[in-house]
Amino acid sequence: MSFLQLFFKIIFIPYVYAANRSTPKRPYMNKYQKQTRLLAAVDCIVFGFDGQKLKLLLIQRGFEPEKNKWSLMGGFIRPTEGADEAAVRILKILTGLEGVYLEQLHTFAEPVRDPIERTISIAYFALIDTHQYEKQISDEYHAEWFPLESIPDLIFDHKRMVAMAKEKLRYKAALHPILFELLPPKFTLPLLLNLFEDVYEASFDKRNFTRKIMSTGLLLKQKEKDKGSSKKGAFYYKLDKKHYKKNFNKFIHFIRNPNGIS
Amino acid sequence: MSFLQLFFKIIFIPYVYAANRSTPKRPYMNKYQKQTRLLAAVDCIVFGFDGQKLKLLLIQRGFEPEKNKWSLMGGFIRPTEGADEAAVRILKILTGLEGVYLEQLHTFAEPVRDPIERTISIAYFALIDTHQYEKQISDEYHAEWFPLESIPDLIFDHKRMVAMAKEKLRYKAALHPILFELLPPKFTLPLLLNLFEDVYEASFDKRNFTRKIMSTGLLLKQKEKDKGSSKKGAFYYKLDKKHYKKNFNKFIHFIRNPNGIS
DNA sequence: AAAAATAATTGTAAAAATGACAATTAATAA
DNA sequence: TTATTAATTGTCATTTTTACAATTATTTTT
Repeated sequence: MSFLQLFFKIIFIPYVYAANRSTPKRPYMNKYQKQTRLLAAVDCIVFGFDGQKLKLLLIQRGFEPEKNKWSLMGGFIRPTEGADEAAVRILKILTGLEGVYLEQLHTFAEPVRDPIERTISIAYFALIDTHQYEKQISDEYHAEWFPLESIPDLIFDHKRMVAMAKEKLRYKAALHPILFELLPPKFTLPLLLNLFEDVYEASFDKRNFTRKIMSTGLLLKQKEKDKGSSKKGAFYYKLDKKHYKKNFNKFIHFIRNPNGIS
Repeated sequence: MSFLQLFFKIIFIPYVYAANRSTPKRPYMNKYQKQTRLLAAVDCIVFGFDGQKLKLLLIQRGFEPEKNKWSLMGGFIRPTEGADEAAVRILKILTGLEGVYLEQLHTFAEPVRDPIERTISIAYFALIDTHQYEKQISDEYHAEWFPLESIPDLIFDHKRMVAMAKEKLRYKAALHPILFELLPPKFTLPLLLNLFEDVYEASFDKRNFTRKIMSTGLLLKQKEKDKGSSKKGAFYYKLDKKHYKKNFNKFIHFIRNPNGIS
């Protein structure tokens, strides 16, 4: 790109734009002129559960900087979209999924996160059912699932983002039925217990756990059993979606003290 | 400012900067060239408690746009500071206080929040002891405390920010000893009860409340009494700071169901 | 000096939730 | 028929929560 092109692209167009705003109707047009603009991106911490382990979806960057290093899926926010929309778009690109659980986590805005240019990142965490995912996965982004205990080195401050997301997941799952977002539509109680035990890296008493889960009224027992992992087979359950949505914000004390601080 | 000046300020300098980066060592210099930059600001939702009511600190804007309307205290993030630093700086300007409780709330990034130009706002909420504040208040910003039930119209999406902050305050105060941040160093149990009752717009049983509070081990009974509001007088208590800090993230179920959803 | 007034402080019993414990059941495989 | 495997289910002691009102310390009034 020539200097002249750059001139038009970066300088002239904004100037004209600003000039338009400086008509008598808007006497305050120069208000923000002095301020520094910066790039805004979205990064997604994507959790999944394959029935055994809680995992994280990462991509291998195909471009500089930090080419070939592992990274969270992210992208710049476009001029016409908000951060939530950007996160939804990026998640759709990566997983092919729509309507997944997505929540804003935190915004990382240290001046020197990205070596190229100042970029703030609005981080989101997502919970998806890996079975849904596997059907639609595109290898375009070199995406891979990693168990949480063996996450590779990540670019920029993505490691910190993951740590924060994990903490928030534990926090929230202790109080709200959020982990069901990781499960397929039909699941068994032993599977659910596995999930909780993996998330909290702890083991829970089956009887007490079942009692707690059942007392929430969230589960609908199905007639079919899953005979995959035992001779007796375990009954399938479904989420009572209405109950789930209506009571999502209510406290359910699944885990008393998620951080194990005495 | 002349066109030439603008030219140098906005165009030339960044161009040179980018050119520096485009040495053979960094073949990816143009990577982000196409992306749109935007303004990033910080807004602070400042809560205070005057002994009677939970209140919000607002300022009357002295400049366009939305001059004379009420607003949260905010400002643009500077090139050399992160968002947390910006929030601290802005809070210092408004209240004169340092070291106050400050927590990132949420980032608002809809494309058209500010009519002048796209600006994303990283919102923080702060809890301060109004007594500390009153000593240092500067009227420069036309700051005023408003009870939560009579907040005036606010600019942009600030109303939504306040609503979210209030919700988060309730949520967090139900589980963590965060409301102590609103109290002076010495306070009485009836005052603490007042605070909780005002925050949750509910009334709590004195005996059960006291028992709960005392069981946390957070309070140190003082020998003096506050005789301001009764003949008998109420003992002062202080926070056990060490205990407070060490156990802050631990769940203490002050309020069982903060949203009152049955 | 006694009584009244005011707000702070304190106790108890029933109900609910939790935590700690192992035997029984359903189905398949031997 | 028996052995095997994993799922399912129950009880009791402890802790926590809830519901409810009498007592106490001090000042003001009589």
